[in-house]
Amino acid sequence: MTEFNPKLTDRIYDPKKQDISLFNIWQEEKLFTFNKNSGKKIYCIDTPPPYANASWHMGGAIHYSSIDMIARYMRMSGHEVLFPMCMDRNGLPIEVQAEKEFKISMHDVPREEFLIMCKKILDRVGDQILNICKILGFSNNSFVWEEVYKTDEEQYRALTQSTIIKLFREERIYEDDRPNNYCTRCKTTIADNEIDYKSGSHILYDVKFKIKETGKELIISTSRPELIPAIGVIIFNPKDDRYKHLEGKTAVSPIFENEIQILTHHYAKMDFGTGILMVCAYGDSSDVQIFRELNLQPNTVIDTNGLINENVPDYTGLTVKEARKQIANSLEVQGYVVEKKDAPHNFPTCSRCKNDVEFLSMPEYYLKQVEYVPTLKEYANKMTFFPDYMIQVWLDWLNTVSIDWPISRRRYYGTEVPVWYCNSCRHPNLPEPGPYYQPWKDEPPFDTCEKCGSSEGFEGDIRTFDTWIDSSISEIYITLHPHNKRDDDLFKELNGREYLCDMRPQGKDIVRTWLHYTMLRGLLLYNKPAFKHAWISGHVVDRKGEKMSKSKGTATYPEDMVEKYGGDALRLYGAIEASHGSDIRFHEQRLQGISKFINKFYNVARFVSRFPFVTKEEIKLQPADEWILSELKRAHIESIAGYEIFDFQIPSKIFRNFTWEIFASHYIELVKGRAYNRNQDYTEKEQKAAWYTLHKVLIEITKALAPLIPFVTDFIYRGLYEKTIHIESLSKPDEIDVDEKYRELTPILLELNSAIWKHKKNQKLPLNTRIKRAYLPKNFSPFARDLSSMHLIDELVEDKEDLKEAHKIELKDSLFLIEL
RNA sequence: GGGGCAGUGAUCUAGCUCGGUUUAUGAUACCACUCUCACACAGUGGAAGUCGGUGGUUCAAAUCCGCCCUGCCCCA
Repeated sequence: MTEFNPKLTDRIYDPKKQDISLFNIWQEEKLFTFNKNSGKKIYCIDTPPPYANASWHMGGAIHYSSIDMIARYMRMSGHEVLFPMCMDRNGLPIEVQAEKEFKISMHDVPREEFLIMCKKILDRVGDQILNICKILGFSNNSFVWEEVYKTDEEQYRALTQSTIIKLFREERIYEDDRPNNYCTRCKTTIADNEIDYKSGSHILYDVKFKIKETGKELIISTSRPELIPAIGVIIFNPKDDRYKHLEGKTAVSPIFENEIQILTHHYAKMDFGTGILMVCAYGDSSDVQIFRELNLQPNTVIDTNGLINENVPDYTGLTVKEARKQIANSLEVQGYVVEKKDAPHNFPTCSRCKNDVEFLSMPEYYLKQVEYVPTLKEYANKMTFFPDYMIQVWLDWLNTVSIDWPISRRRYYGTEVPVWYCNSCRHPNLPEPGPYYQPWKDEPPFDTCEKCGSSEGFEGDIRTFDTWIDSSISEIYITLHPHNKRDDDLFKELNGREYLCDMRPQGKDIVRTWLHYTMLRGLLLYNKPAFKHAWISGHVVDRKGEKMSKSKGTATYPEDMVEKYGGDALRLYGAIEASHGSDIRFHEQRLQGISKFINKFYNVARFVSRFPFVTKEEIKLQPADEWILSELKRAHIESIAGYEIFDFQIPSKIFRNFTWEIFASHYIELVKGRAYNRNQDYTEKEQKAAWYTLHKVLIEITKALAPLIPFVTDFIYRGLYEKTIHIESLSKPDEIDVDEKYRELTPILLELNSAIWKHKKNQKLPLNTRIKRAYLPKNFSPFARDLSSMHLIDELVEDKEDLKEAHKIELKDSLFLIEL
């Protein structure tokens, strides 16, 4: 008798033993290296450069796993995939991290030294992230550190500057003086998301103003009397009848005696203070908004050092707090204060130094975007969003864009603004695009001012750009510098298309930034959409649905989970847990459940590995074989449909169910007897048909799962067929050539098997109890022999009457009788 | 305050576009029994929800409409 020893010997798949060695083999074999000359259609994925200030929690791991599935699917559907590995290293978070770790303030150390501190952290965290990429089996083109592109490397920043110089020259960038959040201690403009709100209380003064036209008094509540000289307008709510008679009148401020217009504005809350309030340059963000809305000229009173400026002569040079104290005091002494009381307040503070944030007008550079909104809307409709409803997130944003993009920052770790100002006329001089410029330390690349001809020297701009200025050309960088090798030919070829890059995968929270700005830059630089596809994913949150947070202890780390369950399990969990676009609530228990499927699948393969691989010519397919092949075909078609919209929940669920509940539980049980053929009950062709079908189905399952769980699928494929699964192509649905006539029997077949198991169970009999004789309803006759062998039926009878002591097993629309 | 998304057994999820064919799908966990020749990281069986709340449309609603509540994301 033939011994059917499995080619896969281990009883379980041990990811700890196999995963990393498989990953190393992939690297040695250079399986995923980008080869532009392969002749295949190129598909470019604009990998989101992970921000390298802190390693990933589950969110990063699962997000990037899904992106890897996009790459693997496209590769297996016949594309040459450009899928770089990269690191985002510019911007504020790394500066904050460096200040924290080295216990310094950015302004207290030389700029050069500070940059080195940042780099140290970036390199360390970058390694940690790359390690996670490896244990999760990512298929990026290269993990060689030199080929991993970094947004702070010289040629990246040089490209950023070149594109900016071009935009400067086209007058799409201009300088303007507008209010921004400003930290007077850190000496920089800061973004809204760099503000922490600190709750506390402040004193609310009810101050007497005079109405010019009537001479009557008006009481206004304010917590910031030092801003009285900076009032731009006084407002009350349009619904507030108490002040209706004041609309259009003029108020006169106490002490400073400025005349101020009184208007209605919905922002004024009737129940706050006296319901009528002063709008100053600038007390808070709504002041800024109202100034902008009403187009008021600001009379600012605070300078960049946080001191009162020369616009308020008697108080010039005082700190804001000191001025507030003195002015409040004068008001009280002169009898202008009607009442003062404590009131709760949320103070905006700098997230880094906790100093109060002021709103100051600073000259900053702006990139035009408002006038391009209509074109961007057209682009939105030309692109395909996955899932499709995510287009709305961007369209909503486009509808709210009302100001141009402020792009300069008073920060260190970023791409420098490549501008030198003439010492004579202050004209900004731009260098030639190409090299990387650091105006804060480099000599200017010209001797005379292009405007006034002076040769009195230049002063370099000390600012950097908003990091989105770097990020928003990533798709141009990867097609021009694939893996850090400049390739103008490839760039030219790719940009002959109607879009710059095929795929932008990213999270839904940065649609208004990364996607929006990249589309804007693509429009400005190349006059076409940056992407054909945008794939937008949800978040990974904790089990309560809240953001994972290190400080709350709700963060989970991928290294720990991979250690326990393996890289494949974590990947598949991420794919299967939620439909594309919705958030995932991380549950370790459910991940554990997924890891069991990996092992089940491995064992299915292990069973199949007992039997030789045979060709279609050697066999005669039996009804059961045709049945499982038709189920396979159906699963395959539905799975491909899911892959085509990059929703990996669909193939995951379909093939988990097919593998476990159909193939393993029913088909394998059905053909075990035939495959072993221990008693020679079957012809060789019938036996080999079982072998053929087992392999055929296994191969298709393995291919379908390969983009999702690349380790175990490759382990199986190499073990059985001595080659890697990862350069195979997914079959076309009609390559599974089968008559689907038996597929309609699936429900009753599953029902019959279940009914027999249940009957034995109810009779308290082990499942391997033999059935002496049975009467099988006619529609099962194609499977009669395989069913007999599966359920250990000794004899099938034609006539029900032949059965003594028959047990009735009721099926939905027939009756199955057995004699034990 | 505005916009978007969501709310189905202990947990997660399908169904909802086109209301009836569902006595609501599947999974995890749970309980019981079984080590049956690929797998105890297994098998079989069981228990468990009336579909966020409320009102309406309809012969009929998880599925359509109104209002409310809750969570998340973005913006102000």
